[in-house]
Order: sequence, then structure tokens, then C-alpha cells
Amino acid sequence: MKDTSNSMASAANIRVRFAPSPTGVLHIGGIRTALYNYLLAKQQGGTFILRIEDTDQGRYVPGAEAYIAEALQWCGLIPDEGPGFGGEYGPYRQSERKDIYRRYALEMIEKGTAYYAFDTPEALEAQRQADPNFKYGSTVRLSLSNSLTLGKAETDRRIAAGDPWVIRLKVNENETIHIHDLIRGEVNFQTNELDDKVLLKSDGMPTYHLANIVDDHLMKITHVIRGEEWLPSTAHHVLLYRALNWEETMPRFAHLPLIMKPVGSGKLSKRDGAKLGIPVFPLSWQSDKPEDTVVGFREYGFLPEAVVNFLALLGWSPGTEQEIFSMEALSSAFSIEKISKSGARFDFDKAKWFNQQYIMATPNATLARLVRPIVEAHGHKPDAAFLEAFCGLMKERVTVLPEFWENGYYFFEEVRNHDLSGIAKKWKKENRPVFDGLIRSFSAIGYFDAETLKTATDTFMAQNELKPGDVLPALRIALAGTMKGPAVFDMMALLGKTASVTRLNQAFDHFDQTI
RNA sequence: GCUCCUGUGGGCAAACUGGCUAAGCCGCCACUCUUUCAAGGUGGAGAUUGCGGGUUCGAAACCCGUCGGGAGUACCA
Repeated sequence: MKDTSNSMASAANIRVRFAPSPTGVLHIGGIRTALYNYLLAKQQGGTFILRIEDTDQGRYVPGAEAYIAEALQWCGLIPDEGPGFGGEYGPYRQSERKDIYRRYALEMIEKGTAYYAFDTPEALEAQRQADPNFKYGSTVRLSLSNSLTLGKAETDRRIAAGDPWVIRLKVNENETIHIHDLIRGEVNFQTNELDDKVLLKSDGMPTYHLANIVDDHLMKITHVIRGEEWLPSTAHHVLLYRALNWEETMPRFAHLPLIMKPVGSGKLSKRDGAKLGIPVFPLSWQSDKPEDTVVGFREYGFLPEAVVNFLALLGWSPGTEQEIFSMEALSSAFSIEKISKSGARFDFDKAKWFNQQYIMATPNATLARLVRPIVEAHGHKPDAAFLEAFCGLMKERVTVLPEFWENGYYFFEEVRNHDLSGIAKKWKKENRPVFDGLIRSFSAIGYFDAETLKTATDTFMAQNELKPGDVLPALRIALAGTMKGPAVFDMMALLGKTASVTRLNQAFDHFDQTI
């Protein structure tokens, strides 16, 4: 409403929250929301809060909260406050704040900005059946079963009798709600279009709407950065701030564009990952139900820095040509104003590119630590120096971690199968003695490094009037089985003399027999 | 249906308050390096800025209309 108020925000007091509900796994869109909140907080020296919105007891999924915490941790988005993270505004789990919400709901009843309603879910469902446009609002509430129509005595009697009830927000007629969204600008709603949202459910739990307003106020949240799916209910939220007399300190809103499916139309959903065989979640999740078991970016072989970088640029642009951002660089470059308005399609190719960039830039020793579990899972226990050198040779030839093994397994065990298509035409049995000579000269090398191997090979080729094309492909196939891979002499140096010579002899025998 | 949001090459996007041949990145295609693959380098294809009007000397930017996409519409968040 007031454009100018934005610049008056006191930088030091910024408090933002990420408020997921533990109803299952949290996909990458949720992580991005957390990221943007985190970036704003870090940039301004503010506070990043994790709040668990577990007010729907029916949808609670055990383990989901731990999943959220671990996912945030993996991405480097550590909350300053939250369940298990400390903070002075707790508890940070809404199920533990039940009484607080109830108190405010009752306060609203007192003030006349809310009322009791006794309509059963079945009765309301019947209304909707009869009229698809049915809306529990100002035009029909006087013909329904609530404290407005029943009167105080009957209302009290019903409550005392134990009839189930809910508390609903009483939306006034003929008002316009102005919202100033930090990303979208002015957004207006007519109250006549709004329904009387349930605030307190019959099980005593608050709905999202009430809980979110009460908590944001009590936790002194200054900026609400959330998905665009919340924009339509924001008018209700403003009404709640008003009803509770908190409008003066109402947080600013920023509604993020949605992340859309990689293919097809609609927003990204759980099923999209499995459908395309790509991760759309930060971490893997096991479930009894196969359809709920998902693969995460972590397990797929992504580095968290790459995922964060990718996500940051999906819906936000720094306005410069820079693409690679560390978390620190992101938080200094970030600004809500530069978040785009329209949905961004999830682009897995770009995610892979970022990962490749980060893998190439990661020191070999660090990569070795990440790759070791993968190699060990295949039954090998290489020493650190070997594994580091291996990572050095392979790192610009992989996009995700498991490819270190998939593309370079032959550094740890025998070549599974030799792709002879590249050398079939050139390999001649009568040349075998010549190649045996090359093996002998390799055997004679004392310091078995790439440089020496190259020199020896060059000399050998000159003596035998051979060209690189006659020799190198044969060596490569013999050693690796494939035409893809690091430079031949680098491979041999890493493999070592014994292994290289043995492998060449065996492979050449194999060539003789097969070709 | 109703309400709200949104629309720049295949994807992500830049172009601040209207002003030079509409950046850049991913992807794609060449070439180049390496007689491998990848990385790197160079170049290329691909956009009458959803469409139609209008305002203006000049519009992707402003106005009107129109079409498309998305979200919300629960005692779910």
C-alpha cells in the first residue's frame, strides 16, 4: 500500500521464516523458497527462522520434519531459530502452540470479527454439490448454521452440549484490500469475493491462515517470502492482521513465481521426477509406498553448492552476466526486486551444467572424499593419492558424481569389454610383434610418468614408421576398453607399469583372437 | 465458472524511469585444440518481445482490446 515504506526497513531487524508443513518430502521449489529467505536474512544481517506448520494432524508424515532439517543443512541453509535450533520465539512447531491460536480466535469472537459455525463438512459438501460456486461468505452466512443466525444462547448451548464447531473469519462487505507485493506491485481484492475462512478447526487446531498470522506477528517476522500459490489468500491474511489490530507491524509480502514442470504444463510436482528419471528433491526418501519413494539431488550425485546456484537463478537474476555464485556471492547480490514474476521451467540440463562447473572447480582431495563411497560400494579401497589423481583425470569428464565410477571403473578393475569398432580396421595380427616391442620399451621405463611414456612412444613410432593414429587408439582400447577418457599416457601413469603392461598384453591377445 | 498472477528465441533470462543492429547463460550445430572423450576457444542457427490496435519522432517497455499459460477457489498447507 505504501511504496515508500519499503526503504524504511531497518536492515538489522530483518526476520524471515521458512514454514513448510511436514506432510512428506519437500521438493526443490520449497528449497528455493528457503534459499531466498535465507539470502535476504544473511544479506541484511537478519534472522532466518524455520517454523514447522504441522496443524494438519491427518497429513502428518513421520520423519518429514527431520527430512526438512537435513535438506536445509545439506544446502547450507542453517536456520538461526527453529525446532532444534534454539531461538527466543518458540516453540517453533505449530502443534505445540495450539493454545495461543485459540486465544486469538476467541479474541476475534469477542470483537465480532469472527464467529462460531456449526455446519458439518457434509452439509457444506452438499452445498457445493448443489452450487459449484458456493462460497461461505457474507451473502449466505445468514442462512447457515452459525452464531450469527443461532444467537448467543443457542450457540452457547450447542457448544456446551459438545456439538462440533469451528471459528470463521467474518469478512466485511464492499471493501477493497490493497496489497503491496514486493515482486508484483499493487494487488487488489474485493472482500465480496472472499469467503469466511475457517480459522479454528473442530479439532481445536488452527488453519494455516490463523496460525501463520499469529506466528508471524509473535515471531516479529518482517518479510513473508513464499510461493505464489499463497497470493490469493493474502487478502484474508491482511484482514486477520486488521482484526487482531496488528496491521501497523504487518510483514511485507513477496510472492515467488512457481517452478514449472520440465515438460508439459503446470507446476512442478512430486511425480515429475520419477516420470523423467530426474531428481526434483534435495534428498532421497524411502517410503512403504513405491510412489512416494524418491531420489534426491544429493544421491543423484549433485554438489549442494551447484544445486543452490542453480536454484538461485531459477526465478531470480542478478542483472549481470555472472552465472557462478557461491552462497556468499548470492547473498550479497540478491535482491527481491530482481525476482521475476512469471513461472520458471525446471531445466535439468542447466542443473547438470552447474554441477559440472562445480565438480571441475572442486579440489581433487575433496572430490576423492565424495567419490570414495561410490568406489568402495563396488568393492575397491584405493589409497588416497591414487583416488585423488583419478579424480583429477576424470573431473572434467563427468557431470554427476556416480559418473566417476561409470566412466572410469577401469582404473580399479579389469576392462569389462573392449570396444573394437575403433581399431578393428587397423589391428593386424602381423603387427603384433611390433606392439610387443612397444610393450618392452614401456617395461624398460624406470620413472613411469606421462612425460616419459610419451617420449618412449614417440621414439618407438619414429623407429617403426608408425603414426599416432596407428598406435594410440590401440593402447586406449587395450587399457580402457573405450575411446572415451583421459589422455592415454596419463591413464598409464596412474595405472602404473605393472598393471599397464599386463593389461596391454592381455588386451592384445584378445584383439588377435577377436579381430 | 469465479478471483488473482503472468506472457522476451527450445529452456533460464537482461534491457533502470520508452531511444542505437533485443545482452548473457543452458541446450543445439559447426570449426578449433586433443589423432579419444570431455573441458576450453571461435563461430552459427534460433525472437517481427503472445496477438491486434493506439499514443509517440521513436515502444519489449505506456494505453485499450484479445488470446494463451499458471495459481487459488477445503475444518490442506
